[in-house]
Amino acid sequence: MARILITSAIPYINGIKHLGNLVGSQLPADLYARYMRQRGHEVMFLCATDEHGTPAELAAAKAGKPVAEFCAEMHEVQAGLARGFRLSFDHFGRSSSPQNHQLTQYFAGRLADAGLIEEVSERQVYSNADGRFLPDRYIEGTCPNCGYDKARGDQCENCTKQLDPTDLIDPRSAISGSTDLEVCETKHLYLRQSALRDQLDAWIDTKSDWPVLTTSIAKKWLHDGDGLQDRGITRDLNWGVPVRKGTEDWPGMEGKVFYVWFDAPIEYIAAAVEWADANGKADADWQRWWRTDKGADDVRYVQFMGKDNVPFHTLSFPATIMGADDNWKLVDYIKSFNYLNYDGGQFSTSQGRGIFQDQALEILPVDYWRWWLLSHAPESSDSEFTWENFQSSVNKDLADVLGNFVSRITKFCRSKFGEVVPDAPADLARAERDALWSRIGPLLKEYETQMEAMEVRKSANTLRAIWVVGNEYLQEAAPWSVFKTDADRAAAIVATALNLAGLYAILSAPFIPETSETLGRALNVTDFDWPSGVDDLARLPAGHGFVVPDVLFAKISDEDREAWQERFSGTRA
RNA sequence: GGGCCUGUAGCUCAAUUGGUUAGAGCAGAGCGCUCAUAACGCUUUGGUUGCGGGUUCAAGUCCUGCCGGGCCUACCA
Repeated sequence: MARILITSAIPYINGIKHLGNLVGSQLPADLYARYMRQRGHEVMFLCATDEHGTPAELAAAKAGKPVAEFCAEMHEVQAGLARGFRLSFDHFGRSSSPQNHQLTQYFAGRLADAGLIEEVSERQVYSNADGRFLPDRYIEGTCPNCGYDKARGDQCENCTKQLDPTDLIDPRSAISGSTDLEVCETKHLYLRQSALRDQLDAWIDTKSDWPVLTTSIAKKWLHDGDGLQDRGITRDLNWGVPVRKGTEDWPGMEGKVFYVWFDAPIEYIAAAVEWADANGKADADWQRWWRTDKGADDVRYVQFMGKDNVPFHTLSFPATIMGADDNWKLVDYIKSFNYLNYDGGQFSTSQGRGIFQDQALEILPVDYWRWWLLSHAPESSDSEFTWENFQSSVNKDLADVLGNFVSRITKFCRSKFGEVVPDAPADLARAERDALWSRIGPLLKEYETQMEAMEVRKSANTLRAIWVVGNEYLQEAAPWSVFKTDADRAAAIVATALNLAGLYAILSAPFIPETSETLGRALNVTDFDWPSGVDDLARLPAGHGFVVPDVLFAKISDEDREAWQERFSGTRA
């Protein structure tokens, strides 16, 4: 039995996430976690909300709420949606937790002791009307290059020229529109990532099995121009982890907080501490996942994320871990994803474009979404959601192939033998099992290999091929005609096919957990242990009772599809 | 501007990393079946691999030039 630590990129707190966010990290992480648990491995699957930063403060202000209250509410909303999507986190934490405050301050202290923190004085734009320093992006003005009047302080969207906020003509706050801006001197802490460049570079070089998407981004940052740059890890904000050096004050840094990208990955660790605290566990129980000197040396740590998160997970966070030099566990494998597009454009939280998690669950059962999203995961390139594709995939794969197979075998059995697994002579039953396993066995091996390699789309294809075998088998064995002349052999066929349906409940659970439960309940499958051989086609013995389940997947009609297409064509109110 | 990724059948994607005749699913066509959610099974039609050069015994795969799509570019997170 292996021990596997799994984290998903932590979703930002400022609103309800869309399906693109889900498919790029949490959903494939959940697929992997569920599979590994079912294979009998010990899994710790952690996620959290990412709660700090300027956008959280602005979203709270817009909602007319104190930021702590806003975040607490949004955390509950996101936790509810995570349950709705059946994300099987061992703990869903909060980056604003006391545990993360303490750990973040601890890491900063360790880094300072190692000489990896530098104090830098810099000039930043302060908005008197907003009462806050403005990040470059939150300053708008006229581009000195092209004259575009909505250029941002970091870059002009119109002519793509990189800008400095002081370049802008007639600068104003993007938050309030106020032009009452001034440039102030302020002091910040920088993490000297440049000092760790060679160590990071050597470490990345050992990761030849990582996706190109992941390593190429890391290499670019390491080698482009002057190489890896130092990074500011503090901000002038009210909401965040107060800057402290371990448990001590940090002179000169009063009133400042750590930058959200410094504390957010540390929350991966803090989530484990929160898990221990919430479940009455000892420190040793979380440390055995995170401290290589306390039992984590045999842990395999896998991270899931969208491609935009890669630099922070390949460089900044490892720099924090390495720099702290205190036996913390480094990531072993990073699985990164491209983006899911929506009907020819991007999903966009800020523009309300696409389908959001709450809306998705409102219109259809969770497994429709899980199946489509996972079987179309944007692994090799960006992928595209269209309603036509969604409708035909779901109707064909789930309703026609899997749902209909379950329906035909359970109903046929009920009409001829009643709602029990029929009794058949042992030799006939054995022959049916052998014949069927010769087709299932190789596909199962392929499925296992792909799941272990986190080949999400391929795994879905193979699972579908395993479902198809059910229909092929019934067609060839034709128990409805055999029954007329040889009831014993028909019984053997039906018993075998019912067992196959039982296996489907088990094998499909990582992808469609809700339906797997429904199917398992209908067939009275109590043992979800992973199958390994032909004898697993006899787990439901003669006389084992079941009920014919309701239709597992109702089809999506053209009318529904058109209505949703229309409803989700614009932007969210 | 720079870096990286990408372009394969009407659609969504494969192709063991340079190796036989480029494969699946959906959609289309034909046949079969009647247990089943008008479902299922079998057979089958679709490709000058974006375009032009080049390297090689051999190129979807490597090099090069165009054309198109995307991401990142360090103070959004």
